Amino acid sequence: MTTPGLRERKRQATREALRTAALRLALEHGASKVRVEDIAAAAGVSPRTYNNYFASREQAIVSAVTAGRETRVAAAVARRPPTVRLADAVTEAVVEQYTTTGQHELETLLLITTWSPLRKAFLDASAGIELPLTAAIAARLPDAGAHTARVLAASVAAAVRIAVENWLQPAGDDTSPEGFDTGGLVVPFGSLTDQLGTALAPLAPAFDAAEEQAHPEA
Amino acid sequence: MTTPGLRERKRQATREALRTAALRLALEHGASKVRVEDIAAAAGVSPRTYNNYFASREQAIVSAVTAGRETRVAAAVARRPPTVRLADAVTEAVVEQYTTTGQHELETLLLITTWSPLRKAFLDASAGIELPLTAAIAARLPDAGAHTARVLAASVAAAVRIAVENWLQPAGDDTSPEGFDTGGLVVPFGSLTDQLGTALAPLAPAFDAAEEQAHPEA
DNA sequence: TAGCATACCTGCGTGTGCGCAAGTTTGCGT
DNA sequence: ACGCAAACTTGCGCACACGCAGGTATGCTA
Repeated sequence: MTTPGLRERKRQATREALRTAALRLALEHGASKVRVEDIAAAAGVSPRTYNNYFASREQAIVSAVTAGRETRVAAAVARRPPTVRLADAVTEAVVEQYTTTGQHELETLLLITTWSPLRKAFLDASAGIELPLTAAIAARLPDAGAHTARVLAASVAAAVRIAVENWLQPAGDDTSPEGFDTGGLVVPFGSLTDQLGTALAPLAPAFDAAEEQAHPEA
Repeated sequence: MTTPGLRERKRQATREALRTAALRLALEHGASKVRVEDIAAAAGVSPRTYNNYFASREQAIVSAVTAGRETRVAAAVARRPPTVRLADAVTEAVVEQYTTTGQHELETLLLITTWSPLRKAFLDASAGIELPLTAAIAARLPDAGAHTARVLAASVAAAVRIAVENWLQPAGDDTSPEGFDTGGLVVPFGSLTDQLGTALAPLAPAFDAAEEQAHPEA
C-alpha cells in the first residue's frame, strides 16, 4: 500500500475536516441552525468547496457517522472465504459493519433521528454501498451476467435502506404507525440486526441462483 | 480596508508558513543542511509549490527576516510630509525601516552572515524595494520624466545593497580587506545607520534636481 | 396572501497546487 | 580527475479551490 500522495491526502483531510466540523456544529447549535457557510468556515474552505464534497447541507453531518462504511462493507464481503454462501457472506458483512460502527454516541443518533431532513439523508447514504459492493460481488461471480452484480448490490442497498428505515421508525409517521411514540421523539424500533436480517432474507435465493450459475456443482 | 478574500489569505498563510519553517529548520540544523523538500513538508505543501513562492532555497530564509520590508519602506516614504526634501524623506525612511526591523535575533543574523549563499540572497533581497519605492517616489514627482522615479528607486536599492554589503563586510573577503576578522566569522562593520547614510548621500543631488524640475520654486 | 430576505445549490471562468520529467549544479567517493 | 548520486530549479499538464452570478426553496413580515 503506497502513500497516496499529497494531493489525495489533503483531499481526505478536507473531507474529514468538513465532516467533523459539520457534526460538531450540529451538536452544538442544533442541526437546523447550522449553515453551510459556518461548516465551510470551520473547516477552512469556501462554501463553494463544501458543495464540491457534499451535495447537501445534511450529507456532511451523516457522513461523519457513515464515513467509510461503504468500502468497509465491501471489504468485509471480500474477506469471507469463498466456501460460505455469497448470500450469507453479504448478510454477515452488512450486519457486522452496521452494528459495530453504527452506534457512535447516542447523542449523535438522536440528532439524526430528530430532524427529518437528516433522517432522509441518513437513509440515502445507504445507497453509497452500491458501487463498492458491486465490485466485491462481481469478484465472487466472475462468470455471471454483465449486470448481475450491479443488480444484486443495488438490491442489497435498497434492503439495507428499508431495514434502517424500519429501525428508525419515526413516531407519528402515519405510513408506518407501528413506531414507538415517545412524545414526538423518534426511537429505534427493534434491533438493527434483526431488521437487516429480515430485509436481506428475501434476496438470498437470488444470490444462490447467481452463484449456482457461476459454479455449477456436481 | 476590505478583507482580502479566502484565496489571498491562504496564499499569505502559505508564504508565512514557508518563511517560518525555513528559518526554524535553518536554525535547528544549519542553513546548508536544510533541503527544499524539508521546508515544503514542514509547511504542508509540495516542493514544487515552494518554488512557486521562492526561486531559491535561500530566499525563504532571508524572507523570514526581510518580510514586508519592501512595502514598509515605501509606506514610510509616503508618510513623510511633502515639505521635507525627497532625498531626506527617502533616507530617513530607509534608515528607519532597516534599523527598527532589521535586527531580529542575533542568532538569525549570524546564520545569514555565516553562509555565503545566504549572504548573497540577503543582499539580493534589497532589490525588492525597487517596485514599491518607485510608486512612492512617483507620487512625489508627478510631473517628472517617465522613468525618473524608476531610476531613482533602483539607485536607492543599489545603494542600500552596498551599504548592507559593507556592513556585513565578510572577514577574509579580499575584495574588501578592511573587514573585522574574528577567526573566519563575519561581523558587522560599523553602524548600519552610518553605512546607509553614506551610501545614500551621493544620490541626494539627483533627488533635488528631480524635485526642482517638478516644483520650480520662485 | 404577497412580497421580501435568507440560505441553498449549481455552472463557469480563473488562479493555484500538485506531480512528473528534464536539465543543471554540487559534493563525494573512486 | 572522473563518474555518480543527490539536490535544485523550471516547464508543462491536470485537478481542485475560489469567487461570482443565477436560479430555487424556505420562512418571515406587512
